Amino acid sequence: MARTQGSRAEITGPLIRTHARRLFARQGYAAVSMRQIASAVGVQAGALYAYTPDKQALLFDLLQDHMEHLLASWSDIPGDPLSRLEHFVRFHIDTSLDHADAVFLAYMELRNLTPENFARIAALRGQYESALETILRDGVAAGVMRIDDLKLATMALIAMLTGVTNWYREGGRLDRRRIGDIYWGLARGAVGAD
Amino acid sequence: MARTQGSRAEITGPLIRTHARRLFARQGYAAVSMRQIASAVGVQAGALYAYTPDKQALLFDLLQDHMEHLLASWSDIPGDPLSRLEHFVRFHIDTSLDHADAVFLAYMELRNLTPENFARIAALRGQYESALETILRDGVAAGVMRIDDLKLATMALIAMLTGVTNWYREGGRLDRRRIGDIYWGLARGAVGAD
DNA sequence: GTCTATACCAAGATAGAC
DNA sequence: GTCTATCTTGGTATAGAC
Repeated sequence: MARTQGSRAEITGPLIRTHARRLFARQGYAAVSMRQIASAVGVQAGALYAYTPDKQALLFDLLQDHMEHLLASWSDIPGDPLSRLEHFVRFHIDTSLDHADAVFLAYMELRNLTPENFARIAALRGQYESALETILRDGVAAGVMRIDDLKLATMALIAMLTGVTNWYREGGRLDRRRIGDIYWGLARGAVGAD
Repeated sequence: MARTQGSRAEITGPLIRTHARRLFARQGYAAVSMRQIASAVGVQAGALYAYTPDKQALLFDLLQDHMEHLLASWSDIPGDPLSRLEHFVRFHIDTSLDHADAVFLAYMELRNLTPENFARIAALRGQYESALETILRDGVAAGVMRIDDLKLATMALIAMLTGVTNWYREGGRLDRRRIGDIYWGLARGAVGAD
């Protein structure tokens, strides 16, 4: 980044968010300095403050945008509960891989939010979890799933699916479709649908 | 902590480790200062350096001790693969709840280790994962489990079980035995053992 | 909008007295 | 082994020029 002066507001804003997201995810919010983000973007540290009032707001905005995007992207489908669960499983895995940095942030850096900011993100996450819980409840009611405890099954499935971000590497042994197949098999079994 | 002078090596060492573990788990390694740890222990920051050469070594020792304790505590049992899997599930959940801070650290703060330290902890974790993988392989060979992909099933189960630390609270709705029952049901289904 | 320069503070770590 | 005091570095954030 050899540039020394000039205005590029239309691209600097998104760049700051992208690099901050990546750095926060890889090293942790507290371990990343504003100088480091600025350096990745190609501006001086002071310039960041034209886009965010402070570092905390930057983190919160990233998390909030991710959760809102997640909720806006999700839509249940009509049909039987098992098809709807399969749809959720594939959606969650695809999203987790497409937005791996944001997903990782959203459940690792909640502790670095102020209490008010934490409460707002937690509420959004609760909404998302209840989307899955609803499917499981319907599955039990329809007699196509056997589940001892709805809340735990919901948390367990989400933890299992999100775990894909721990080992997935682009260009690895398995493609995404195949990964979805495998996890769907695990999830279907876990809810007693075999 | 009103004490101003004096030697208490026999208790200060363990106290430093306990408080560092708790603080690192709650706020993240990078967000915790040596002064903060010292304050929790009741000594001045300089005194910590009689016990650890630096902050990085303190983190590494906590992770290494946890992984070694985990591996030393685990022992497979003789018997059929399903009983062995049930034993693993209950062991993993009990351990995760007994040592919640260390478990959380061990998979969240790896990124704050130097490359050499990271490699050593990752190797220990690989050993632990292969304990589960062996059980699953035996279960498939014995025809009592149906698993599409051994590696993924191993990672998925561990992620699901470890997730218990995300929501468990002492004195909550469910006791540990019941939690173990529920997760065992989920795991048994996931490996196609119903 | 971005730069350079800097104020201000807290971090990790060390030295030497007790 | 612990304290007090301090060195040095690097952090967040701001001011004012361009």
